[in-house]
Amino acid sequence: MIALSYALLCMLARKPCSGYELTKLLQMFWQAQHSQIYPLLAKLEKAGLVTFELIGQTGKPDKKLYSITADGIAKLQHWIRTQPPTEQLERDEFLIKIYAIGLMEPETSRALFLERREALEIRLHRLEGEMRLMEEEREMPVTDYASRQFGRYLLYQRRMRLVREEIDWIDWTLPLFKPSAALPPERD
Amino acid sequence: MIALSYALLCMLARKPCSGYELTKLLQMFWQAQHSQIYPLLAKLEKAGLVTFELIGQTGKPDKKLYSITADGIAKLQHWIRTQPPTEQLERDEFLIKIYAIGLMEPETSRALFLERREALEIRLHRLEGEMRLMEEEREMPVTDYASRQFGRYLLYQRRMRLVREEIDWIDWTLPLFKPSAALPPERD
DNA sequence: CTTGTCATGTAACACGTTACATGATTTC
DNA sequence: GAAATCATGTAACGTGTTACATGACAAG
Repeated sequence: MIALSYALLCMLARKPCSGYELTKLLQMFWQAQHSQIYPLLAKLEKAGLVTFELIGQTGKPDKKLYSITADGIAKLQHWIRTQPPTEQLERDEFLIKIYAIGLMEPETSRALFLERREALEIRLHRLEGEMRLMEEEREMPVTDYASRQFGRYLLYQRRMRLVREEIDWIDWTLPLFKPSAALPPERD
Repeated sequence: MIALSYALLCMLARKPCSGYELTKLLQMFWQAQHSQIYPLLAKLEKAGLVTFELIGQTGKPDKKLYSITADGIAKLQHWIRTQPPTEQLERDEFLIKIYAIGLMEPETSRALFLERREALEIRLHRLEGEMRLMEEEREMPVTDYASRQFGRYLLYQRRMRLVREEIDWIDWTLPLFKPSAALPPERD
């Protein structure tokens, strides 16, 4: 039972999903490829933590709709309660580039940041759209602890805040790239 | 040449380091174990991108002080200029727990968030301390593009902002865990 | 006297990515 | 007609982690 197993269980705790759907939904907070997810779902099924129903479709391939079992929920709750906090892992190649930003000409640096900013802006709009959808399909306010969307809502909030924070950081850095600040010939 | 290679090169572009030191410094933005770093440094050395000098020490084991070569700098600059933006990877088990937070009693959830908040508070203080050190060992303002610390400064700023942002997010969520909001017996 | 730091390295294993494989339907 | 979407799966490979190995010195 690796962390990804619990990620799958907690998605299924909200609603039944196919492996394909899980792969897409998971991108938001635990990136994994379908080649990792399909075998894991089969394993969880053998362990009795999820079940699936084969759904025949026309025009599209058939799919397996996975649901979490009572055992699965119990296992997930136990993990949430007992799993000690682990270090969060972040690997962002952009940060590598930033560390060495002094090696580049100010104009190159500026372009790098602006490119990043545009990508973030796009992601923010997409998130805002998904947030609106979430609020429309609600049966009660998503801010309500009892709502089935509550956890998902907190996560989307966090995602949006993270993106906004990075945009703010970029806007804070940009004035530091003055065209006047040329690369000095010797910096030691 | 994987991303970690460039991470090592950009650390060495700031100053010569031992593998041991690199392992510690890298924790800030690209987690890797020494068992991955030592063999990679040997590989970079064979490729002529870094060189090392053996430093004999008394009371401590000898160390290899690695420095970046002109070829290494060129390779790094080329990578920064041409490497297309890649998706950033984040894996945080806490986020999995949050997604399924509705399965837990409000008091358990509250405790989980408060525990996280404390850990963040500690990290923030540590970061502030390191930031102060950075500003003391400066030969010119760290906010200056020409400063050798400039990239590192931007990164530390980002780290601190990220931690503060998460603390703010937690403070925003906490009032939503009203003790009155009990787990409903049936939620679909 | 046990734990932590400094310091480097290798071996075994687990995890994760890329590529291979298939195929109907819709959109550009 | 090419590319994207839906949908599942396996094989090969590469990356990354844990564990093994060593050893002096300092601090609690």
